Amino acid sequence: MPGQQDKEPIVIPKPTLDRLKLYHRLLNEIEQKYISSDEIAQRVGTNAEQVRKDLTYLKTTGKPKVGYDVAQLRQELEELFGVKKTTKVILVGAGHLGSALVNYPGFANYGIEIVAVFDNDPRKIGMFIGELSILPMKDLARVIKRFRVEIGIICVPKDSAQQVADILVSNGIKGIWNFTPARLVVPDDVFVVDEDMSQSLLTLKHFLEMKKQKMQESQRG
Amino acid sequence: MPGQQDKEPIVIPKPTLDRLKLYHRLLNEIEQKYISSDEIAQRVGTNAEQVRKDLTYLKTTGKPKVGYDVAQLRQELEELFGVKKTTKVILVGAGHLGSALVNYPGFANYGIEIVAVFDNDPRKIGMFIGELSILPMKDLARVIKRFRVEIGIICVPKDSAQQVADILVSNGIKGIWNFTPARLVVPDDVFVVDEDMSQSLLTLKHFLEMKKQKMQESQRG
DNA sequence: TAGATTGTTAATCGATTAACAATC
DNA sequence: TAGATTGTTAATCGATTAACAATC
Repeated sequence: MPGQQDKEPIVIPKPTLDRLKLYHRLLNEIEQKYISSDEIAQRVGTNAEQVRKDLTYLKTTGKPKVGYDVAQLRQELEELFGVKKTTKVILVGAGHLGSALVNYPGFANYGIEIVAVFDNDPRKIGMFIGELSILPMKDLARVIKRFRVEIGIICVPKDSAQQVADILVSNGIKGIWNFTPARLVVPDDVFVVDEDMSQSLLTLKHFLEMKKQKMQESQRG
Repeated sequence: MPGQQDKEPIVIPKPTLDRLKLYHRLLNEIEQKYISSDEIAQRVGTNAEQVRKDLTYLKTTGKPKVGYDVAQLRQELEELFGVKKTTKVILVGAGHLGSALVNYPGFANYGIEIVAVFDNDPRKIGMFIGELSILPMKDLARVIKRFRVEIGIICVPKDSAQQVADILVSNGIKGIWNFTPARLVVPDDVFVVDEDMSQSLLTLKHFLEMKKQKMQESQRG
């Protein structure tokens, strides 16, 4: 294939990637055929220049005076994020949070299917969460192999998190979605996304602190 | 108070703020009396220069050859994030996720206390989640006033989210922790933290897509 | 054609990293 | 004192914004 040089490792910057997710969400909410960079910008709260810049990372190009083809853009973003490919996922930790996640209706929209739930509490084994029966940890290897699972969700108590991560990794899991506050140590080729709620909480509290300070200042001043 | 000019609106940049949270977490895990910028850096995965730069936003200063006073740093960060002040919070939406949050043991560590749970499903009213009885929405105003609540957690279905947000705002709530994928429209003085799980999920799926592509390329190349 | 909107280059901004003097 | 570590200034890097020619 001469001429065409298609071997550039185009890495999309993280901030851009985050905005692309917002665009993707927006595109799923609208019905029109075309949309301009300016309209996208207004609806997600950024500016048109940035939208256009971001979209240069995609193959889709817009038409002057018309805008971007919504369906095309949507499709390319779906491919980028792998939305359409169903990803099979297992979940470890059948507590309140685990149950909430198993029952979370939003996952289907993003091509996520939880195929099994594990727990190490013998009393929970065999109980059901939705349609899934809770399995003992010893079945983990078998299930991962059988369904070719690549992602594991951890929602166990903090102190067991690393141990569970080790087990997942040793069974070939390549992506971990960590709902505990533990910082997991994993090999380089395993990707961890932390869903650390206490951190969000600190953000919220910090904001309120700032606000109070400002009010006090303006009273003084 | 002449001489001293204490009226600078020092705004800590968001990236710095996020790292300060990591330092705070680290400081709670260690026992030594002093810690160097280099050690902090290594343990949270950044570099010493950045740690020192970040810490210039605080009052605490380090000692050459010794490092930073752990207790002092910890205390200042706790103040910054308002960890010690107990913040009373209400939660709307007594589903699986709501129950998980009410039972989440981590909140207490960060000075968060959920004082009431609301739902609009008449069948749920009066049922208990942990020690809290589920209240009808009509009690919301009273509870907010009585406990001087400033933060509301929303974990209702997406389509009701905006409506709930409006109710919270009109009752004086100043911070919203939003567990739905809805984008909330609120006045400028209300702060929203989105805990959008589908977004994290996209990050995870994107990573796996990239990884597969890379593997395919290296096979071809 | 005239006008709107894209795509891209250049300028700006802000955050990170490097370097080093100050100091315990 | 000598050496380690801080605090700060300057250089670098990367992302955002502005500007404008290309084009439908």
